[in-house]
Amino acid sequence: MGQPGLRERKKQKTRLALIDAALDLFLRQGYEATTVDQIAAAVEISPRTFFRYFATKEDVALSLPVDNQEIMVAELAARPADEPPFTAFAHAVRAVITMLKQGDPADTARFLKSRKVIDGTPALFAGSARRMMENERRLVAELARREGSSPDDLLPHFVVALFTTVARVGFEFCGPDDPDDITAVAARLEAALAMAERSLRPGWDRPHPPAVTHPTDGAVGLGHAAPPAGRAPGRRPPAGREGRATG
Amino acid sequence: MGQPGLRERKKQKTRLALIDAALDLFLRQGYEATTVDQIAAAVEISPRTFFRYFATKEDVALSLPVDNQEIMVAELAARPADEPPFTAFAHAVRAVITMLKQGDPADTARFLKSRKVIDGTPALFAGSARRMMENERRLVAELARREGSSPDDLLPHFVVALFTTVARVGFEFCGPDDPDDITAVAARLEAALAMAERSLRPGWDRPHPPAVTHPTDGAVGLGHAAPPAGRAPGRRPPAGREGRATG
DNA sequence: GTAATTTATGGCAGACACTGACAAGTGACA
DNA sequence: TGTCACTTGTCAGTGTCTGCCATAAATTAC
Repeated sequence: MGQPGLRERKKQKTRLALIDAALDLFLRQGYEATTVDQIAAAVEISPRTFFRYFATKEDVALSLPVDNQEIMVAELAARPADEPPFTAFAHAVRAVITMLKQGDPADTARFLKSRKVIDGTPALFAGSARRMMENERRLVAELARREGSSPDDLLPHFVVALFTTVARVGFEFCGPDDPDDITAVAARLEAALAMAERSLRPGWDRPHPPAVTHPTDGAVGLGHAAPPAGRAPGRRPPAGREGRATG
Repeated sequence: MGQPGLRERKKQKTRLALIDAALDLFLRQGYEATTVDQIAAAVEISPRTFFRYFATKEDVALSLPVDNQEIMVAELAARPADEPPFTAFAHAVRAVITMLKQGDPADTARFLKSRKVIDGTPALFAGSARRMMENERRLVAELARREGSSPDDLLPHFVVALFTTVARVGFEFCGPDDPDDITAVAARLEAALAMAERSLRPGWDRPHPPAVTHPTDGAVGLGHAAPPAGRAPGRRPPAGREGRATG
């Protein structure tokens, strides 16, 4: 029981081999110029099998950052509930960096390689942004849960969008020099967080005391003690469709 | 001279017909489920010709918002140079809304329709985000020009990213109710702008006086203030390739 | 150890987005 | 009216991605 079984191990090995081969090819000859057939050939599997590992060609390039997003969401959920939202977010991203620093160096190298490919490929950059924005729904929900507010309010959307932006500027914005180690990435992320901290008013990420609101409404004043006031169920966006690239 | 010539008028007519047909089909049967052949058939042109009007299927859905972005950039360039960056940005978006309000109602309807399609289609939402982010380069350059700073600094990137975020939340975030008129869109945009105004410290969008070295700023270099000299010429992202959807 | 069952893989055909090349039609203009 | 430039259609082809079915390998049952 200690082992995940031969079949599972084989699968993970193939998966990593595909990622490595794909990133190398993307880096060498470009993303668009690389065909799935080439990636499959490099790992000696059939093209058909490639699509059993990754739904799209894009996915193989984005799988690592997506994994990190998952980690971040998990870290966020584990933050203490009384922490201000943005602070919690900041700790959550930092946790991802820490994990990268402490984990297998091979994983870190892979991650940096994928960042390099993504930053140099508009299509992948867009895909990465889409993932982040799809994630925003979850983050908004999580934030609303923490704060006891409604996901329909503008504030949680704003807080999450702003955080996503900071993370993007920190993670994805590559300046004049390509970072070859996580330390540089971590530094840039810290710089972005510091800039946000410097730019924003204290308490901006918590609902304001009711300036001139309805007198009958039970004054949704301080912090997290606010009544849930769950209004309409909120239209579930019909887009059940997952992120398939083409029709 | 008053008329652009028959040929040109015909082209514009076809273009609008394609947009209308495409948006209707997208709205009725979904974006992914609609083929280019169907759109072309609805306007009675060959599929090949469709691609002479729009480079990708995505483009036909995004062309209107993209046009608005162009307008916004132009408006921004026309703002007085001494205006604080974020204020100038805010005026520029407002100008777009004003133009929509005052222009041809048919255009407005088309715009709202495309917004509805985009908001309900992850792939289009991503495409829209990509356009905005590609625009960020231009905005950063423009901002750096206005402020006389370097585009390599973190601050202009942060300001632009934050503004993009506000515009996105204002324009694209559809709450529980679908807006059927621009007034609602305008109101949401104003709410987002107000929220940003409320959240940010005065003067946040201008470089700080080099008075204090930040106590926590241990982070590697990155100095937004001190080293005025942009270092390396800055790698121009090789991505000469335009936004083609697939390889 | 062998048999039965589940699961991964490969090959094939096909839908769809998109492109280059060439031929034919249509507006512009002398 | 005739020439020129531009637009359009047709055709063939590439690449991504999917469904279907047969085969091989691993897991489990006997």
